[in-house]
Order: sequence, then structure tokens, then C-alpha cells
Amino acid sequence: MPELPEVETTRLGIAPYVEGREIVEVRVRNRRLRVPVPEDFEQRLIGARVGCVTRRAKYLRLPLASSEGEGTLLWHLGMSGSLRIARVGDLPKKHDYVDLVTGEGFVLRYHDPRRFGFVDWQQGDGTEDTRLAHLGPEPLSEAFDGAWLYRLSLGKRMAVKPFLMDNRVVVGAGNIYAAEALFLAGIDPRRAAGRISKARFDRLALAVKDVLAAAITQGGTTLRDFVSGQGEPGYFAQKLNVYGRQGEPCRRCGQPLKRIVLGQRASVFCPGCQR
DNA sequence: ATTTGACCCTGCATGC
DNA sequence: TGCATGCAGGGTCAAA
Repeated sequence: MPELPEVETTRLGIAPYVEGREIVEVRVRNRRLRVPVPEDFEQRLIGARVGCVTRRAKYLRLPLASSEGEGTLLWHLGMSGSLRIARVGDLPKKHDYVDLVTGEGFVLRYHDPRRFGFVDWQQGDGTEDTRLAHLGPEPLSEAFDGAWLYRLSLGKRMAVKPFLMDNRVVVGAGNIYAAEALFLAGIDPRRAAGRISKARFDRLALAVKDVLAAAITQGGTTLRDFVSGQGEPGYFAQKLNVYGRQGEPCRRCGQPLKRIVLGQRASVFCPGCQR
């Protein structure tokens, strides 16, 4: 579930239950995530207090302060990970792999069937982590615009969709939203990145911002029942124009949407509207 | 240097 | 019903 809007929704949902709270118990049921859970994970966390939860790209950062010093949890949800708030006594389900229990009796519970996600402890504030060091700009920041895309695209022969999904170019443009943004901008996902004009990249950057901002807004509706543990992300209800709609008529021109594979990822687009 | 492809892992839908 | 196949929201790494 975790595209950037879902990670942001997760951050907003868990923050009130963990910020300023002390971790009194840690349970790890499976250490074999994409990055193995460190051996001293539990010992580092017990007795620590959680600071302000932040997000960078699709990573969540939970700063920790204890008598031992300062550290940071770096949490990535991978393809199938989710963080929910449960209560002490709620039994873990299959693939519930990590629990952080606070003094108030809430449990931050990590669920990840495919185990492509991870949680890692870093000394300090975590900003020096190599996984974060080479990330491109946040899509909703001013640093990300058409000029930035155009500059990076010069000389690039790769297709624009995998280009847009490259985390060094911009973070948070996952497979759903890359496809949606390219549709909104009217750009064929197969087009070589280096053969797109500045004006068209201006449109594309705005489309990325629009679609992500709209999805975050809709993800917010999920927050209401976040604690009760029910509910799929609200943004799923949004009207996707192309993602998952191969063979169905284009909402704009009516002709059937086409599915191809780019960079091992399914890519749906309208051959009429996207050039 | 850029770009492509294999791989990490489980669950689900589909078709025989 | 059982089994094989393909596919899934992400990211890393090695090889071409």
C-alpha cells in the first residue's frame, strides 16, 4: 500500500500515539526483513522517548532519546508493509513482525507479508544514512519543478516513466502516480526523457504535485478509523485515470488504454492522449 | 556512465 | 480440488 501518500497518512496516524511517549516494551517476531532487525534493537529502544515523527521520501524517521544517547529509527514499508496502532492485549496476526509498546498501553505494530520493508536503528538523527543521502527532492517542495526535470533529462535515453520513478530524480513518484502524472501531462511513458521539452516537463512536474497532493488529502480520510484498525487507504477510492485500467476506455478520448512493461513495471497509458 | 534485468518474499487471481 | 503461472504499491545490486 505504501506510495508516498500512504506513508504520509501513516505518519499522521501514528504520530499522536508515539510522539513524546516512552517505549516500555519491544517485541520482534521475525528479524528477517529486507534489512535484518539489529541484534541490539530491543535494548536500544527500551526506555527511550520518541520525538517528532518525520518523513523523507517513503522513509519514516522516529527520533529516540534515552539515557544512552540519541538515535533514530528508520522505517521503510516496502511493497506490503503497514504500521497501525493497536492496544496492549490485541493479539498479533500473521506477518505482524514488530511491536513497540508505549507507557500508555498503545502498540505501534508493523505488518509486512512480503518483508520488503525494514526498520533500522541509526546513531544520531539518521540524516547521514546512505539510504537517504542520495535522494532527489521531495515532489511537493519548490526544489522540484520542470526546470529540474529538464536539466536532469538532458542526454538521457531512458523512457520518461522509469526516469520519473528514479529516486535520484524525484522521490515519491511510485508506479501508480508516475502513470497518473504522465497521463495528466499528456506524455507517452515510453518517450525518451532527453527528448521532452522544458514546457512539457513544466506540465509533468505540476501533474506530479497535483496527483500526490490530491492523494494525500484523500489519504487523510483514512485517519479517522486508523486506530480502530479498519479501513483501506482512502485514496484508493480516487478516480484513477490509467493505473490498473488496461483495456478500459480512456476517460478523455474513449479509446482503449494500453498496457506495456517499462523497467519491469506495468505501465498503462492512452495511446491517443499521450504523445 | 547509463541502463537493464534479476532478485528479495508472500498472497492472490486466473486458468488448466 | 489441486496445481502452475503471473502479477503486485519498492528498492538494491550486478552486469551489459
